[in-house]
Amino acid sequence: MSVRGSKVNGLMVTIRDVAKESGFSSTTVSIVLNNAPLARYIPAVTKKRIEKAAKKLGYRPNLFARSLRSKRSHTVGVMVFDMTDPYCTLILRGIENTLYQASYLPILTDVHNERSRFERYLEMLLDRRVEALIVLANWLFVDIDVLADLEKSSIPTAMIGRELKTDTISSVIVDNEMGAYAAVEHLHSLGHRKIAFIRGPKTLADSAPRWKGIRSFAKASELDLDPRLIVDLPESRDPISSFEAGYKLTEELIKQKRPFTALMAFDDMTAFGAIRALAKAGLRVPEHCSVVGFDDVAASSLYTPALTTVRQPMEAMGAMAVSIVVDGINSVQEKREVVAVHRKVAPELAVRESTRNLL
Amino acid sequence: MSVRGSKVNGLMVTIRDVAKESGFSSTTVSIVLNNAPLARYIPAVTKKRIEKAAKKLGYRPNLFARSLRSKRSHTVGVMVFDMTDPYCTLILRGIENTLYQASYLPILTDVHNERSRFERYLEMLLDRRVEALIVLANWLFVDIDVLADLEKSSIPTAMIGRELKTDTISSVIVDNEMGAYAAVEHLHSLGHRKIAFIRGPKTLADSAPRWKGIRSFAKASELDLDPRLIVDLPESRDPISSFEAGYKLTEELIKQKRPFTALMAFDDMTAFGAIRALAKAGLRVPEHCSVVGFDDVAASSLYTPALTTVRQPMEAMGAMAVSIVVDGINSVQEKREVVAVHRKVAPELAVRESTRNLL
DNA sequence: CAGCAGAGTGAAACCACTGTCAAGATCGGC
DNA sequence: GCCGATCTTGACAGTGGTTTCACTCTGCTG
Repeated sequence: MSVRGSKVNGLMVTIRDVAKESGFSSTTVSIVLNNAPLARYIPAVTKKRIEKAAKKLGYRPNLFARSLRSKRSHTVGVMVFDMTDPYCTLILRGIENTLYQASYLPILTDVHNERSRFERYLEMLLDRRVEALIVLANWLFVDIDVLADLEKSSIPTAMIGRELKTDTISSVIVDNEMGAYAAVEHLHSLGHRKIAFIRGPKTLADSAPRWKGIRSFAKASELDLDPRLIVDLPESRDPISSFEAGYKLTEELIKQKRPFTALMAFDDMTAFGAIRALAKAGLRVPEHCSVVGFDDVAASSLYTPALTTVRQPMEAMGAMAVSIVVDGINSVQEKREVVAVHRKVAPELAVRESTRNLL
Repeated sequence: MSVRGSKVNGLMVTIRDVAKESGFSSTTVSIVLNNAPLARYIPAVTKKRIEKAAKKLGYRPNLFARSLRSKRSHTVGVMVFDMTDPYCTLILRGIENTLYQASYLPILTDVHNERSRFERYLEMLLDRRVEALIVLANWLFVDIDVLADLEKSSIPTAMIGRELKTDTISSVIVDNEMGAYAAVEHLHSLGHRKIAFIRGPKTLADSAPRWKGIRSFAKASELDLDPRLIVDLPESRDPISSFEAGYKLTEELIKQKRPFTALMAFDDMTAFGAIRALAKAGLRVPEHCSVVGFDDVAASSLYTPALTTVRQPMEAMGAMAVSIVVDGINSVQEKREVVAVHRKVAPELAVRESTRNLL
């Protein structure tokens, strides 16, 4: 292994040291080591000598200096609104992995759903000249201001989990409508007709399209949507709270004595809460009631029963956001215009153990 | 709000622009805006004028230039060995939050448990002159090499989740022995005497001390440890796999027909697998068998039944690692010697629904 | 009234690298 | 032996800060 960071008595070795060692000027060294255009004129012997000297000294270019000159940081800012939301994990993995392949490094910030924190972090990231921004807008009321702040930043920006129509900020979202449609369809195909629904909070962007998908299936198949079996999650800034809300709402649904054989939850967390409530009431899943979630967070397949849910291709979505902004960076570099792109990816129904045929 | 990034026709405003605007030299501007020692000689009027000019132009210092001079990046490298491990999430949150308070920014890297990736990332981080390193060694066979690489880096480094005796790398771990002790003690106090154990893989550092804690309790209370009820997780680099292994091993334990009334799993993932296997065999938790895990990952409290487990104070551990390395950075800055510290934090038993009295 | 301390400020060096530009060397062709 | 083209290389300027050092100017002491 190369003698990493080999320093001469604590000092870093600079390009000048390599120049001295190799007998050429630092200009030539720079040209050779960066394989700059001019390098094609430099004879192989010279290159060899310089490379040997560089290796011998363990030379590593100082990225501060390089960045100062080139105005590039090779860094991308990632803003998450709440990292503890299990929804984030796989997306972050997708982001990380794709950035790695493109040789960018992520600076991760967690906004804790606080506006002040958002502003401070945004400032910090821009001060560091991140070349792009990826915003993971999970479980969030994105106000107009946030978007405006982001637009002002004038670097390629992609938002995951929030549909946008801007032409400055790209977006990657799942097709909520299609997912919800598929989920009810699944329940319907299993014979369920009395289905309870826990809808998302109205302030959450995902809520409406998911409900639309359900309504659209209901209409197409003449499924009756009983308004007394439809409840809404309260607004909250905390994704974990949807577990508790799911629990409480399901308790109330049960107490109502209005029978249902299946329950469709807004997301997996809510579904977990619902399952808990059903269990408390002596109702087994899926024997007495089928339950379906949305998202397919990591825990869903580990749950007992394993949760049937609508899978968001999270890793792919993260990767997609990265490739969008990397394209953006390249456009900026080549002084082409950056155009926002909006991707809506298809979810996939993951049928597991929490749903079954109505006997 | 300040006119962020206000640029004069696309160019950033530099300290010289502020100098020109205010009528002072860039030296004075620098002194004033940084409140450098010399600033005490500068009269308030001058300061006011300079500050006003800076604000008016929306001046933001170029951190590349600053870093180049000061040799500081205000950045900390965070290396995770597998981000998808739910064990990481809260620790990362703790790290992020504490770094934020100290005005450092994290660069997050996920090593995917691959040595080549580790090396490349380490190199990238050092090239960027991160001022410290926090390594989240979850579920990992840390070979000697990795440690050696880290030691060579000669920046303050803390490792979470792996006990070390080095005097160059700090460590933060949970007291595995104490945690395991508390867990068996809990089962014992509920009346359980026939307890099955799924131990961790031998190559994992946590395995031995946890088992030691169990043995030590067994000895103290004359609990009989039936070797036929003791099984080991296979070695694996994937934390999710412990779910499957937990499932399989529990299946085998059941098949053995050697009765047990409680099961202590190596970690929560394993416990989830065990619960699934028990359920498949028609055994309810906790009615027919109590189950206890270790870690208290986010999903544990959401599980049905909610999992009794040994809680690692993960957020605190992350925070602790940060304060250790920040102290280290300060020491380096003041040319004091950096001494590694080793913290072992006490876990806490979280008693929930998966364990109950033996009737 | 020389001398000196200290307040207030700026010129210039420096951090490490890249890119432009031009000069010198080499070569082929006439 | 001269000319233009093609190599090969290095001096130098520039990137945007910070810091050293020195200079000027008061005001005060001896």
